[in-house]
This record gives sequence, C-alpha cells and structure tokens, in this order.
Amino acid sequence: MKDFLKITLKHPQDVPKLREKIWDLESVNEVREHDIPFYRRYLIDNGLFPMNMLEVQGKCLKSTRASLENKTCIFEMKTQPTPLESDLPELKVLSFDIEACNPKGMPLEREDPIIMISFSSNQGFRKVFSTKDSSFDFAELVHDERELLKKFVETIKSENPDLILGYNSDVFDFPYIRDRAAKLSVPLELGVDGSSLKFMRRGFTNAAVIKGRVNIDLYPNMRRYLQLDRYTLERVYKELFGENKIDIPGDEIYSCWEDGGEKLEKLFEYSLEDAIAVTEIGEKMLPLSMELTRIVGQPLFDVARMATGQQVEWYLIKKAFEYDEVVPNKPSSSQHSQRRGRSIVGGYVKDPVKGLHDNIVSFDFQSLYPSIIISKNISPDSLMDNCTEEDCYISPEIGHKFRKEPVGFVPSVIGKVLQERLRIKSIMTHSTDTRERQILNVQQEALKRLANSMYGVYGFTLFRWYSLECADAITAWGREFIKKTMKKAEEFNFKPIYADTDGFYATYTGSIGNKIDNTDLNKEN
DNA sequence: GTGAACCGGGG
DNA sequence: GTGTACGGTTCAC
Repeated sequence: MKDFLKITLKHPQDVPKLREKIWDLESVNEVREHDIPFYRRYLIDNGLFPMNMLEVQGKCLKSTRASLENKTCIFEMKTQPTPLESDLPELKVLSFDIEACNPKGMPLEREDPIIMISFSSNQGFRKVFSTKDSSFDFAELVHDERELLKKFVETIKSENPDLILGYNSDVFDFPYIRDRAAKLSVPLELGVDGSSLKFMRRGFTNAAVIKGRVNIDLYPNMRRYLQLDRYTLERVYKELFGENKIDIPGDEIYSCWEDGGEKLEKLFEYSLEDAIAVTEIGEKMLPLSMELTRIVGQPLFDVARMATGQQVEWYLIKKAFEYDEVVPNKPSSSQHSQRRGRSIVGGYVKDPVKGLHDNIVSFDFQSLYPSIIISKNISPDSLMDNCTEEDCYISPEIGHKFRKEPVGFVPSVIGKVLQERLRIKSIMTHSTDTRERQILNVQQEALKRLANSMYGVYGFTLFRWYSLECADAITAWGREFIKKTMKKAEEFNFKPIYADTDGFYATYTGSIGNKIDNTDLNKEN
C-alpha cells in the first residue's frame, strides 16, 4: 500500500508542465500516469469500449460518423458487450493501391508520377483509374496525374467508407500520394468533414490519419497475426487463401507501363487484384482486430497498430483503473538498458533426436504460462521477500516467493480473461447458428491471444509491468512442469524426442494395443 | 568486440 | 500532442 495524491487538471497541456515542476520536489517519490494520452484517458475514465454500439433514446450520443442515418452509432457503450450484442452493422470497407514506376528501381516521389490507382470495396465496388487507356473492365481513363489524384479524393468521398485499407500504405501509398498531391496542388480532403489527410508520428514510422474513417495498414497486422518468412502481399494472400494472385515483379512494372499492349492490360489486372486482395485479407483479419479493440478498449486505429504486448499493456491499464490500481511507469532509458542487461532464462528445450520417427505423439500444455501465473499467483504485488511455504508459492531453482492470498492484479486479470473465454467457448459449442458461432470463435480467439501474451508484460523490458522476478519464476515453473510431464510420460513408455517450452514430441515404445490411462498423464495445473 | 547502419513492406 | 516507441542482422573499424 502506498499513498497517492491524485491531481486533476483542466487542460491536457497542463500535465507535462506540472509534471516537470513536481518531479523534483523532495516530497514526491514518483509521478504516475502522467503520460497517458488524453483520448485514451477519456476512454478509460468513462469505461468506454470502441466498436460497440451505443444508442441513446434512438439517437447517437456522438455524431462524427455518417452512420447517423442508420440511427445506430458505431461507438462506445458503457459496459463490455455480451457476445450477441456485438454483432455490428456491417462497416463499409474500401481498399486501395497505387502504382508508380521508375526505370531504375523504386519510384521516387520527386520524379515519378502515379500512373494508376485501384479501388475495391467490400460491397463490390471496383475501379482502376489510370492516365493510360485500357479495355480492362474496371478501367477509367483520366486526363493526367492531377485528375487521377482528384479521382482518388472523389472516390473516397463518394464511397464514403468507414474503414480504409491498404498494404504498407502508411509507409508507401499515403506518403507518395501526399507528396504528389502537394506538387500538383491537389487538396487531399479525405475526412468525413472534408478535413485533410494528416500524418501522425508513431515511433520510427508515420501513420496516415483521416478524420471519421479508420485507416488501417494491413502490413504490420499481418506481421503480427501470421508467422511467415516474408510478408509480401502475394505471400500473405497465398497463406490465407491458398491461391496465387497475379504478381508482377517490381522491376517489370516500368516496362509493362511503357510497352503497353497486353503487358499494360496485365498491369491493370494486377493493380486491381492487389486492391481486391487487401479487401479479402481485411475481411478475414479485421474481425479479430475489432474484437481486440472491444476488449482492449482503445480505438481500432491504435489497436491495429499496436504490437500484441502493447495491446496487453493497454488492456491492463484499463483494468488497473477498474481495480483501483495505479499504473507503473514506463522505464526510463537508463532503466531500460539496465533491464536489458539482465536476461531471463527461457523455456526448456530438448534438442531433437535426429532421424525419422514412427508413432509420434505430441503433448502440449494449454496456455502454460497463463496457467502458471494464475496457479502460482505471480504478480509484482504478490512478490514477497520473506515467506514460508505455507503462505507462499516458492518457485523452483531461483526460489522467488509469491503469497497465496490475496490474488494479485495480473493473475486476477488473466483469470477473468480465461474465464470469459471458457464462457464464450461453451456458448459457442451449444450454438447452432453458424454466424453466431463464427463471431464467438473470433471472440474466444482474441481472449486466448490476450491471455497468452500476458507473460510478455513481465518479460519485455519496455513494459510497465516488467518484472524480472515474475518472468524468471514463470519460466522456472514452466521448465519444471514440462520436465516432470516428460518423466511421467516415460513411465508410460513414451520416449521424448524433442521438447520446446510448453510441449514435447515423443515416440511410443510400448505395444499399441495397451490401454493408456490418460488421467494419469494429465497436466499438473 | 562494439557501435552504427540498414532493413522490413511498397513500385 | 499527458506522444516521438522495433528488433535483428550486417558492416566498418
């Protein structure tokens, strides 16, 4: 227990000013929660969850979106949704892709005009604007690049999407469009209120911001959701749909454009296919992002750009407010490098026995680390210096002690997440409605992701809840559990041939006819 | 061995 | 905008 003084200010801009002033005061130990952006603070303090519907006496509480006409609002509601309420009205999604080329390599904003812009919406809209003519079905000829850019703005205005999707569009398409439009003095009034395209600095990259529409760059999302060697649009598309889309290697685009004829037709087709692929990938992946948005309680725009660890962190920040906990600070740069200097021992890995094996069985723990966090009450607020085995769980190898009571902040949050997941899974198994089952499945997936990423908040040096002791204790128990399980399996004639962290493969050396009593093999948690 | 530079995706 | 944030590999010394 610590004493805190809560200071409320009238204007967000006063926060950094006051922060600087009180930091050095002798009576001040630490200043907390001084770096939560205003709009996030607002969502947290008011218990609002984006991407949920809110209807107040048949009217929208907020009116930034065009869906006013429908008398529904895609906005916040005061409580977390129940599964059935979360079936939102369909959002209009518009994807786009631009083409530009340079004989020597990547096109340069200063020299190379945009030659094509393709659109695809989730409601069947398809179009390729280009400064060259084509007999391609969806092609529309424009006079020059200036008109091309104007068509870009007009199309977004007339299609009026809720979501705008691109692939690497934060880094390539939008900045390229911005620079060309600046050169040709075309105003990029893309917002629902006619406001201009803006860029927000986010770390080492920018994000394109359009008022009233959620711009999502699918590229960083795909890096998070899929485990691939490369993340080109083609590779990702193949992974998700098992089909090849037409691809034109980058260095051939220039000749397609210059030579014309069939090669130019193919370029039109390729460009539109890219936009369509983005729509399809979006339709497949967005439900999960939306679900995470609802759970994490921060805007889709932000959540779609957060690494999983950050999503977990913001979820915990939201929960901290509910639990009356004060959020720990981000590490200073010196704290960060200090943390990086001390390494955490990872999971147990047994090098694979070389060769071809028959009768392979795989064992794995379900949510090993989350279960350990809960069952051993691993939380910074449960960590004790002196404690007996009676009152504390004591970790193997390193002997960190965690009191059994009361339940710590993080274990409590994970517990609720897993509980909610089980609840949804059980409704899902009993549901006969396919659509409902799909929605519920995405929801339980999102919760699973969140729970499984929770370990990271202790182990990743940049995070607010970083704790070497907690991270070390989790992996230590993890190693103990898997080794014990492997030993147990050996008693039943399984010979482990490879193990990694939360699971192992074994060959069965007994006779196949023998009955295996798998209750004895059940995992320890 | 160390620190800086570079890269991802995009055409 | 209560912000300014990656992580891994390669290269030059």
